[in-house]
Amino acid sequence: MTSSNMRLTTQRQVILEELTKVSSHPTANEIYDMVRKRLPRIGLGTIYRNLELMAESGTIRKLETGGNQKRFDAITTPHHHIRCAACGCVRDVHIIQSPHLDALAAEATGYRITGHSIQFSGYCQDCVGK
Amino acid sequence: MTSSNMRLTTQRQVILEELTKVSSHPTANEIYDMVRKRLPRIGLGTIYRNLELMAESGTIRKLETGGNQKRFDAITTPHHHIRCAACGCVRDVHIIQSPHLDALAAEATGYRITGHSIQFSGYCQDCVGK
DNA sequence: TTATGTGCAAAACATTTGCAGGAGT
DNA sequence: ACTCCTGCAAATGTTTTGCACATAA
Repeated sequence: MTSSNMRLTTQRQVILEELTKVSSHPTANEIYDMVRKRLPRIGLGTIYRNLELMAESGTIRKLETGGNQKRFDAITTPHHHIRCAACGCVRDVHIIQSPHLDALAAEATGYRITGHSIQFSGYCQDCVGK
Repeated sequence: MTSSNMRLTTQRQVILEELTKVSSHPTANEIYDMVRKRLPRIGLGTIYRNLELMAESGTIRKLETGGNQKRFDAITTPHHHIRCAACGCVRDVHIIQSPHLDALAAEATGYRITGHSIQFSGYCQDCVGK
């Protein structure tokens, strides 16, 4: 969370602590609810501002997993995600990284590739039977 | 575009025609602007309703490429996408598909996997020099 | 002390929806 | 005719922003 002139505020500490506690990849609003139990007067704007700043500084990851809301992840080591097509839950997929994919994409497009992320879709164990 | 009881309306034809013309993966609002040149009285709601229906029936693809808006693609054969981190443009990445990724993910998660999509990030030729 | 951060509320934006009238089959 | 579809406008849901006050450094 440490960027050059970012102050260590209570709000920032609590947001990061609460995000680190869970592996559910919560949305901004879910984080708001979690944090509000400890800091009842915090504003939703503060949540958004700080999640954005922490994502920019690399402390957390902002996920584009589809659906209508952005999700956040305190684990920044490379891994992928899967979203259940039925219930919308998002979980980690730890499989071997494929660094050669970036080289292939660079060759195919001429872009300077900085990375990739894979979103799987499917049905979780709770939903697959229904 | 043909689902069981979907009527062939002028609006649907024009939306699909305009989307097929371009490879820029336009947003709903961009499609609205394109279609409005031919059908000035069309409503934005009609655009959204029909893009959603066509995506469900498999005629087009709805892309989750990051950023704040959904994008749409008339090309439904499997391919991936890259988004320029600087200008936000989205283009196709045609590289060899990796079907074994789905099996790996199924093994890692226990989910029933239906597919995956890879989003690359990087800088396009116009932006890489800046 | 002073620049940065916060709470609050309003604004901005993307998307969805209700409804009365219109059009495809 | 009988549904399904459209235009319009209002509603919804998410994220951003302006501003006066608070607070970390």
